[in-house]
Amino acid sequence: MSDRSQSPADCSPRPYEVGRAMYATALGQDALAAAAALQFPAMLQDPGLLFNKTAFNAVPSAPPQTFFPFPGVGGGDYRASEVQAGEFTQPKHWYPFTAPEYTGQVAGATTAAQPANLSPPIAETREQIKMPEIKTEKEAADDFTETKLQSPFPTPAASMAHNVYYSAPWGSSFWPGLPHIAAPNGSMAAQAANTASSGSSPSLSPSPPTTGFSGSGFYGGSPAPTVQTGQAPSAPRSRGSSSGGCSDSEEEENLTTEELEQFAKKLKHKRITLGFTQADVGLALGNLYGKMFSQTTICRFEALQLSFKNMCKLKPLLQKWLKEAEMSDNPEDMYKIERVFVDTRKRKRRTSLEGTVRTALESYFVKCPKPNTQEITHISDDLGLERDVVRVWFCNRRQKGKRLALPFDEECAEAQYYEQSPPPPHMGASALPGQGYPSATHPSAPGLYMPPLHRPDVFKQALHPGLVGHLTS
DNA sequence: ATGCATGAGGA
DNA sequence: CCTCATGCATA
Repeated sequence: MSDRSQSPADCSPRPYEVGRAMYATALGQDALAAAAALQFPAMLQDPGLLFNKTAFNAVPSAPPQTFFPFPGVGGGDYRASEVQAGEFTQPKHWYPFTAPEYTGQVAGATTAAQPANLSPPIAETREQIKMPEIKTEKEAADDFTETKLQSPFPTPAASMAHNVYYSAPWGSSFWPGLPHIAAPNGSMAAQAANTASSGSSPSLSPSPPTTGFSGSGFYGGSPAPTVQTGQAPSAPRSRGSSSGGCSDSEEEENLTTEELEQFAKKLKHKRITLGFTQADVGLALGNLYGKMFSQTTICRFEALQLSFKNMCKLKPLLQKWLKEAEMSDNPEDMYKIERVFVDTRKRKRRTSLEGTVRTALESYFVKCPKPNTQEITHISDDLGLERDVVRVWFCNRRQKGKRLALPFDEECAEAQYYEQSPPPPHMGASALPGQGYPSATHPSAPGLYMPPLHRPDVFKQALHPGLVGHLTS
């Protein structure tokens, strides 16, 4: 209990870097557009807005924005796409844009010093992978799939997990017996792996002989029956019985928050000690058990930023990994393969909201955490953002806001949160229940982040008339 | 470490 | 539509 130190994550008090907003990439000529964008209605500074719930229907300051013909209004949207005309009219789909540099965050290949057992092997595996350019793209814009080379040195750590398409082997043979890895037979694995990459066989490392089980081969591009992880079998917040579905292996025991906390801490510690990065761990899980995770997830796990249920679900896996890692003489074996990225799906460019806009959104959120369609439209309009961006923002905001407080397992009554009470007075609520931890009850709860309502800084900023005001022209 | 996004499910 | 679990892309 001493710390769920996840620090006030959410409301990171950090002053947003207001000026920043866009990335160099997008910038260029967009600059002006961007500038223009800044001038969204000043509503946000309207103190009244914050405190009275004048819902959206009555927005005081009329949104002048009728005019932004430029694409990037809300935060510099899709960089290349600006060209296309009328995009604001349509539902917006993002188009293939230019390619990001894609440097994937290769795990810190450096951070860790590794046990120094060996290691060179691994490194080469990835560097040879080069991307064939593949299909369709006459466009070229697509190098999205890129090449990700990697560290020049043979560092063990390094890893990347792109859109890997692992065919989730969960139920397969691995599960049953993964108590000890060692699947001596993995030879085929490697090959299977590259099938995916449109034929150009990037030779991934065929698993160095040096180590034993290198190929935990699943990923066979083949069929893997769906699978996708069944979500945790047990009941949501009352994880009481584990009677659920997982067959063998783990059952998500009734973990307590503290256990999770401790485990998370231990995991992190060991991980670092052993020289692994979060990304490595994620990869290792894939190699070892067939379910790969990104650095993000591992990070969140360590920081206890996942829902309780999710934590419970992942813990067994990580625990196994940890065990293996500790035992293995050459942990490097645990993350070796990296799977090729063959996923051509394009993602919408990540929009970066400016500090001001975020602040404005926060203000709205405070007033109404769950705006309906109309309200969303209104907001998006007001801020000059796409509706979807706003919608997503709220979704994420809610998600972030959740997971925290809330009942302990003892099935005690859970909370008296009233899900938002919109119409009424002023929402004060916003403490949405939800995926939270059964943390120790209430009071001391240090770790809980973000008091939904009390966010001085938000108010503060919001109140600042000056901030946004002069942006306009 | 986090912000924004995607997608599978559930009403 | 929303919630949730996750992940890419960033900071």
